[in-house]
Amino acid sequence: MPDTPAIHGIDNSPRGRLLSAAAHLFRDKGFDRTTVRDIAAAVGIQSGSIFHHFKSKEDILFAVMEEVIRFNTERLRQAVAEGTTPLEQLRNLVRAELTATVGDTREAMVVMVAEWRCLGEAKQQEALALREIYEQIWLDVLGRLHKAGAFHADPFIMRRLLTGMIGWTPNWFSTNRRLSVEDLADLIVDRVVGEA
Amino acid sequence: MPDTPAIHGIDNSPRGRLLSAAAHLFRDKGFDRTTVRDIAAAVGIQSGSIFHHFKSKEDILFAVMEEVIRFNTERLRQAVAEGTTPLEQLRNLVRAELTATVGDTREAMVVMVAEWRCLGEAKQQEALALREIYEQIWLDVLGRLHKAGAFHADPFIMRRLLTGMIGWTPNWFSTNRRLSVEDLADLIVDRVVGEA
DNA sequence: AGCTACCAAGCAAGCGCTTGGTTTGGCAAG
DNA sequence: CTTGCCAAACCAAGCGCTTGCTTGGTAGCT
Repeated sequence: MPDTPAIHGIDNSPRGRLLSAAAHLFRDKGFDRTTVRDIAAAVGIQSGSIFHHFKSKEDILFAVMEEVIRFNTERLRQAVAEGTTPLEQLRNLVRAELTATVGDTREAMVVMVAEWRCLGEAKQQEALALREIYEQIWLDVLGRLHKAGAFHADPFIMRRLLTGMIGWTPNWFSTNRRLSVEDLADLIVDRVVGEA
Repeated sequence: MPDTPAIHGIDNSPRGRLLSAAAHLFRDKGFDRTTVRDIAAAVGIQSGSIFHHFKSKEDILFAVMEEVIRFNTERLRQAVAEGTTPLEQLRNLVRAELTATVGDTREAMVVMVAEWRCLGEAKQQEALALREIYEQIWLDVLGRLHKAGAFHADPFIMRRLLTGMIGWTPNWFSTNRRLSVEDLADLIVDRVVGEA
């Protein structure tokens, strides 16, 4: 009966434990190379028993994504609320997304971008709707900064560059190094507002 | 007998046509969801005939990656050679990698980052050696710029941020829009040398 | 003759998922 | 305190299909 560390924002009901285990496996081996037998073994049950909690393997993937988007959307909202100036809000947003990406929801975040196409068309649309709410928070803050003259590139494109910079961090950033999340966040903010 | 458009740097021998077709399919559906029957059908042969050209499906993936790294490493070399100042060299590098990423080797480049873990340990090491040569070209130019005081962040970290920004572009950049590759390159260069 | 490129057929393994039945914990009636 | 009951959670077995790859043989060019 192995035990996978839980992912922030996911409870430890039988269902929640399955989700955490699945997220870890999906991150490590990819969705397609992870079998329902793998997931079952990770929580110590038989493979068939999984289908009392989810009606398909794809449903598990969707559930992982849904949980992590919802949880981190709320985190972004708080990040904005806790900032008084647009610049401070941007810094909070970068820190929040970095924490999500290399911190407590790391596995699920990686899975979300890497295994997006493993979702069927319908579920992809459903997840996209959630993502758009998430993205709008970014665009609002970047739009305000742009209007204030903090940078003059297109806010949409700036968000795409930020998505790339932050989204790539799981491939190189390590928590136990000299560079802290806060310092990295400052470094990324400087890419926007122009301190070389 | 369908015909997939060729990828720059890959010849049109039977082997080369297989590689181009495979790269397209890997990009569209992922390595695992692409069957050898799919690849065979794309060039109009039987699935078993593939194994006269490659000894395994994984070998096809590796060949795609090897070709694209070699081709684009040469492209980076030319980009550096054609620049007279470090800043000009950086701009040429960004343009070159952008062209590779959203241009003539787009499919193969996307496959390289997305399907990396589908390679076995041995081939992963082999591909990594090629990538390190590629990366060194970047680090040389960034190191020179850093020494000249054009930016004061760590060159290694700057390269990682650049990898993220450029590597994400296939997910949003479209060639037939108002934003050209050259303009986008300038925008990205500004993220390094600090014009907001 | 020999080489490259290919076909036709199929095997063994692994896959997602189904099925029918069993265990478990909680809870209210007697 | 016992008993009867139910739903949630799970097991054991395996079905039907797809997969990567093998095999033995052929066509055509040099």
